[in-house]
Amino acid sequence: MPTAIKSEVVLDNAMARKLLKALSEPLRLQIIESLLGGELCVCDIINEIGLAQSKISFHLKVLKDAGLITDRQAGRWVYYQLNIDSLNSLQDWIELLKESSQQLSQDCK
Amino acid sequence: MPTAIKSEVVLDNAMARKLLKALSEPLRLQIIESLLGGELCVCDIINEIGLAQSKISFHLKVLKDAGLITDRQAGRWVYYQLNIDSLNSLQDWIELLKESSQQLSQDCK
DNA sequence: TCATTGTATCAATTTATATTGATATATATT
DNA sequence: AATATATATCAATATAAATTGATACAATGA
Repeated sequence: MPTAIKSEVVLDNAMARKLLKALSEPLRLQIIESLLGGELCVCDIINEIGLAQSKISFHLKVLKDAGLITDRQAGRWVYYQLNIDSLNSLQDWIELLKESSQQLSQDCK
Repeated sequence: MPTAIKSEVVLDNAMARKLLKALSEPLRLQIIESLLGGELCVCDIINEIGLAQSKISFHLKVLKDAGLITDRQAGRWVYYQLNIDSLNSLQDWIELLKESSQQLSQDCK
């Protein structure tokens, strides 16, 4: 069986920070959670969350810029989808932090 | 061999967001990185990073409130240390997000 | 007890981020 | 072509967070 190609990517600190910040805002996390069940168009998200369209649109842009979601247009609708790989990358970035902590602590012995 | 007791904790979204936000700020991440090698007193951190004391102190407080670091006083020095468990908790929180995404996607089939 | 040092805190200011309401754009429908 | 709908963007404002410089406090040492 061939190894699956992972689109996952090693994050630099700047990109990791962008992800962390994007996730740290309440409404944006709510949007992420609304996308857990699969892709939704903006109008679905608006209905689910019940807030102003421009507000949702603003935060969708932040999430997209951070790589947490992707979009695809279909007619006049734009569908957004959670990008799981971004979460994997973030986990890996945290793992590296942890590892370098252990590594550096050992070096000092 | 007895199972080690993990002080690690399941994060709720509010706590996770606090952690994410704390990590997302450049200077705070720099402080975290300076602590990777082991505990440091505030004056060490100030020397390493080279910025105003009140600034460092402010950000240390944010990091501590988020649970990312712990402190201990010794004489007139306060030593800060990275709390690895907080990073484990954050990884687990992300893992749960990912899992609920897969779960919910399956439910829709 | 007085002076010094390390750290925390505070008020004022600056900077960054989010919200609001309005308008623009693109697609679809009639 | 005119209208309606979904979404994005923009300018103005509001809110939140960070920086600065000053001061307070607690521990040490003279």
